[in-house]
Amino acid sequence: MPSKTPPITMDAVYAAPGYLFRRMQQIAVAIFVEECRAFDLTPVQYAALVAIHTHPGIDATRLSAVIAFDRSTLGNVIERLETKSLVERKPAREDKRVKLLYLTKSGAALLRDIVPSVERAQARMLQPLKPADRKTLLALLTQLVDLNNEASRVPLRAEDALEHLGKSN
Amino acid sequence: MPSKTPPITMDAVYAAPGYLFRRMQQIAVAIFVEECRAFDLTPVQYAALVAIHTHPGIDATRLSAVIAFDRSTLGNVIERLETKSLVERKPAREDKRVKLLYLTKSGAALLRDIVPSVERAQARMLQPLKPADRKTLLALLTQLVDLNNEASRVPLRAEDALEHLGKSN
DNA sequence: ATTTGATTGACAGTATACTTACAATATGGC
DNA sequence: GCCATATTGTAAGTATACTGTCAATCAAAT
Repeated sequence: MPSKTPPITMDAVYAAPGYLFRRMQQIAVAIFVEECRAFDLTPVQYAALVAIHTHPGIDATRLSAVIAFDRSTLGNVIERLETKSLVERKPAREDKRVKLLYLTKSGAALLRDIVPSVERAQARMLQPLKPADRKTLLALLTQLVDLNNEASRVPLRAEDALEHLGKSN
Repeated sequence: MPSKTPPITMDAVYAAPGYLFRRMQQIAVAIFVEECRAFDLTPVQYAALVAIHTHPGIDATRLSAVIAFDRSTLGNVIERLETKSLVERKPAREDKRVKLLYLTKSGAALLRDIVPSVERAQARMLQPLKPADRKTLLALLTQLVDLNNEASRVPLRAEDALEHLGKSN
């Protein structure tokens, strides 16, 4: 007789890691946007601002490696940050292809002011769990993301941020 | 003296739950698409197919509640599934606004055939963890998604799927 | 019965998140 | 110096994932 096919149910979908990751991402974005509504900033825009703050004069390609963010999408993100006058793009002298990224004064100010809201958002995401469970989940998730880094289409390359310093040194 | 501002670093971003959820979602989608390349189906399209299979004759609004998926986006998803002849939309007799959803023969066949690939993908996402850690992570994540359900802009309403049966009964 | 309010699917708009492709430019091998 | 190759930013295309709004329709209250 033919081997029995497992039943196809929604419960199987609800229990699948992929479904849970998608759901959790939806929830995380909703909470972030709600807490940071006053600043009109998305999670990705925030990550970009932090990276540019930490590495002034970084270029778009390295920025994409530092926040594990697709280069093409990042172009649009930067464009929006530029429209909001939070970020400046200056052509590099040594390499005419490259445009270097800097925070504007208002970008730096916004970043300073938004931090408490961001922290509130991050806390809210894990709020429903017991403190010990929050630590466990974060630890496992950190591990898993790190071990799966290469499986992503845009692996994180945090160390790339430093390369633009080595160029002239 | 003024209170000390916490330093703004990328390490803080890398350790934030929101960042980890986004990263894990990226990775999960990449793995799913890779494993299911032969079937040319995305995670959301798969969830929609399963829901329509489980609830034949469901309408788009209820489907969105059952897979916790925004109604507007779902319209496009269904359109793509229709273009690929995996799903049929039939106008309801009792309510002229409603279009009922059904799997086509090839939709049902594809769903049957893709299951092993989907299961491989789901397994791969957690592969790097030790078996005990996989269980722990899944349990905590299931809890957290459930407890945060209302925080999402499109809360899951699994029970909504049954309403269309009660209408005429 | 008519009006009020809710529901349904559709549309336009914004923002990720990826793909491939391309022109401009740089770099390394020769 | 020249040429093959690589890099950089950009653009077009697809697919989520949301916000609104809208017309058609339905249901319920008067």
